[in-house]
Amino acid sequence: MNYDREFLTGTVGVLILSLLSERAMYGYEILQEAERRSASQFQMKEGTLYPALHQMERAGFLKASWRDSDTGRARKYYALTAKGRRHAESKRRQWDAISAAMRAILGAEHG
Amino acid sequence: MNYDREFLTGTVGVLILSLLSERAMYGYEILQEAERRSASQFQMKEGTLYPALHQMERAGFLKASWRDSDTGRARKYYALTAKGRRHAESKRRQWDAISAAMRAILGAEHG
DNA sequence: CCTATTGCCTTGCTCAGCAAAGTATCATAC
DNA sequence: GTATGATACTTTGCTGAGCAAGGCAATAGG
Repeated sequence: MNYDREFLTGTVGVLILSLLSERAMYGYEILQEAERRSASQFQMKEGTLYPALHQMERAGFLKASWRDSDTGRARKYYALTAKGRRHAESKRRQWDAISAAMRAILGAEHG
Repeated sequence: MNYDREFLTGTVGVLILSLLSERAMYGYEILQEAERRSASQFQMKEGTLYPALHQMERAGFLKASWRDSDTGRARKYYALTAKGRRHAESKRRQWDAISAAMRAILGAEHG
């Protein structure tokens, strides 16, 4: 199923922050992990992810560090800062509330 | 709780279509109904709703008709067309899938 | 009479996400 | 030896959703 892209607005942020709450990851890994866990429903675009990471780093939510992988290629890992962790929790709570409110409104017809 | 507006992108469409799936409503009524059902979590703005209604009407999803209320003030009622009904179901399915995918990705940490 | 509420509408802005492209390394196959 | 595809990061320019902030008009109530 293809989503209208509009649905994704906002979700990208929570998604990144939530994944990084578990462990530090590099960009490409985030793309794959999101796709894997959602059974390919989400296919975040690079032009969406990388600028978002940079912006969150500028905002002080993330700290980046280069590490070499075993294959020799360099990877840029992103880890949550303390500030970022608080922000992640806040965003997560917002998402939960939003989807609960949506259920309350839509639920009347279906289930 | 205040939401970052970004979260609302896309939800507005499903919301309107879903409410109108139940019965024809006028703009102001949609605003109030959404706020009421979500326990004031959603406060859709007029500058968001009305242009959205017009756009959906142009797209052939809605049919508008003026009716006088008992107070004498005219109200513009919007009803789904057949095309709009199909569109509403599609959007609704998309939203369900999106929130399921989000649960799959986010659920790992919380519940 | 004045203010709040109902009820509709519009213009101009911001900013998220995308498309599309570029750079570079490595593995595999031919 | 070289083409192809995956890995991995980045940028520029565009579109379009939602908002802020206003305006218009009728009614109700103090």
